[in-house]
Amino acid sequence: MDKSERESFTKAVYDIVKTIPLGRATSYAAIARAVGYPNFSRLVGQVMKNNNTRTEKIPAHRVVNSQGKLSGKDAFGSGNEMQSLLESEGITVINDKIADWKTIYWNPIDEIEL
DNA sequence: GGCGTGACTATGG
DNA sequence: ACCATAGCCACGC
Repeated sequence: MDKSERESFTKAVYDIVKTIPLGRATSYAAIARAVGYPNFSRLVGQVMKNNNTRTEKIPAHRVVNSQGKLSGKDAFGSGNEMQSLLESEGITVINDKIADWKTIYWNPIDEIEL
């Protein structure tokens, strides 16, 4: 995977993340699949981390791991920043895990096929 | 090229 | 539910 390919990958990921509806959330793997790179879930996480430090505007807090767990919360400011953002959007978080994950989960593929 | 690391996952104890 | 393993991919040393 060369430089330009990573760029388009990153751009595609951004587009998906910006499409996540308010009050919903998705996983790294789901995004990876949506952009056509089914085995790049770790790269999606890497992109989210980079975005966090930069001044972009994508709802990175709506991206969690396949279990609905906030595996990237430490990358957000105060330590519970990610959870606060989610709860302010109506998502309940218990023990770093999204409650009723099965219902909150939003699969980007479904939106694309529509 | 080898090796460790990380916002990942699926599977098996 | 928790821990260990084993695939996975890019990056830095």
